[in-house]
Amino acid sequence: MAETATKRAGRPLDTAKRDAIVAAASDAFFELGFAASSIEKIAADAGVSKVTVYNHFGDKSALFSAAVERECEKMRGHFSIDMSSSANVRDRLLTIGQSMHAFLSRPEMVQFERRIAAETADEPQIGLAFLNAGPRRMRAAFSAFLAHADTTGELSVPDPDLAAEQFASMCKGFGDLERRFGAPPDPDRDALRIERAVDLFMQAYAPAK
Amino acid sequence: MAETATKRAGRPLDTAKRDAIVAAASDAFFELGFAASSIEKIAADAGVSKVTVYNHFGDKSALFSAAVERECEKMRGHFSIDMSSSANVRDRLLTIGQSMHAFLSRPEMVQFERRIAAETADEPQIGLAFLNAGPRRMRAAFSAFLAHADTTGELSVPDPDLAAEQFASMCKGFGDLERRFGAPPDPDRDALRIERAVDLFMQAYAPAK
DNA sequence: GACAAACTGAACGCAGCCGTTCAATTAAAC
DNA sequence: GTTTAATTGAACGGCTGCGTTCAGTTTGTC
Repeated sequence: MAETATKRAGRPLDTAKRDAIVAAASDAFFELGFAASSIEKIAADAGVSKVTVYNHFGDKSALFSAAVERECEKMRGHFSIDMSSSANVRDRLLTIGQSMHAFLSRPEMVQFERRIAAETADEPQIGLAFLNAGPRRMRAAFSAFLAHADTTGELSVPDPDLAAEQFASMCKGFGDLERRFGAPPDPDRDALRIERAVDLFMQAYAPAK
Repeated sequence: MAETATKRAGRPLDTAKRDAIVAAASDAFFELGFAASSIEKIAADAGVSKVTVYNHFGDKSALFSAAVERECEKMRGHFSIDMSSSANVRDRLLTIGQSMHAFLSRPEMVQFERRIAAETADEPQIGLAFLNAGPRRMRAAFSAFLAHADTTGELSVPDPDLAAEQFASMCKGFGDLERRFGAPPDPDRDALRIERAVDLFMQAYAPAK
């Protein structure tokens, strides 16, 4: 087999055009949904002919998958937690909670989750790709942080994975639900929820003196 | 004005047909989504002609609203909590958590939430109708339970609304997310999550002796 | 420079579906 | 029995959109 078969005679596929197509597809798919998006409009927005879209992706589903992959890729970088901070655990939890909330409550993210969840009903692997790129990564990073804090004695967390879920879930609370279903934002309430989550968490997992 | 104007001459609208239409519409809309559902198939499934559907509902959006209203109506009964049980608070919390989980993790409910969230992007009032019929009612009922337990001294809950959110959110945890995005079910994990939620909650809100 | 393949613009076939119209039938109210 | 209106089945117009085809042009590789 020729190595990855990238060398062929003739004009190669234009990767800049490909990127433009996927970008336009993401805009359309996650704003309007899969069914309501049209290849013709995506091609026009990308400044490309419809035939080129089919030449690159074959059909609408493959283009959708590429758009999902692109968004998931954008997500993957966002879940690192600094293990060696000088601040105390309480303050760091507060910061982490606020960062998570800021990341998740962006309208684009809310909208993206809505669309992915809907398409998951027809194509489960779409949902799993999202889970692995986003929530599970986040839980793993935060769980590692908690395990680290356990070894240093700053916290006492017997089950870091489950504790991570508890904290993240409390930070999201009903605000997550309300955003997903179109309720107007309430930043004060969101902030309060995070503070109380830290309170409860510290009360439960502070090391026994 | 004639009282509700129900009495007119001629043949009245067939309410049984109406019900069959809405039932078929619910099946289609929440299984396939609004765009992917066709009036023709809904009419066929309801054993009714397409003209009758238009005669009852006018257009597709109105039929969708009727289907949402029907599902919300079915939800409204499910959120009562018995205030006068003899069991201790811990056991009752466990039962409540398990009931909530059983109600929310049904595949039809997961699917319904997916579709409503997606349609909320286009029609916010759809999402708000759902919020009011479901989650907010549930929070209100559980919050009232906590407030009651506070007055009897079984718990010490300064902010019942927020505490209700914390408990419900921990019970849902990541299981909610995983279900929505198509991960296979994990009943053991779900059960553990609820038990640990009760643990944390009792630790935080047990009355000071 | 020759060749191969990507790109374009336009047109096409095909399918699905919304919402309407119409004549004929059925069923309830008076 | 008469009247009023719901129901039906079929057909239609109009639109949108997927995916294909084709001739012609551009842009790379050999």
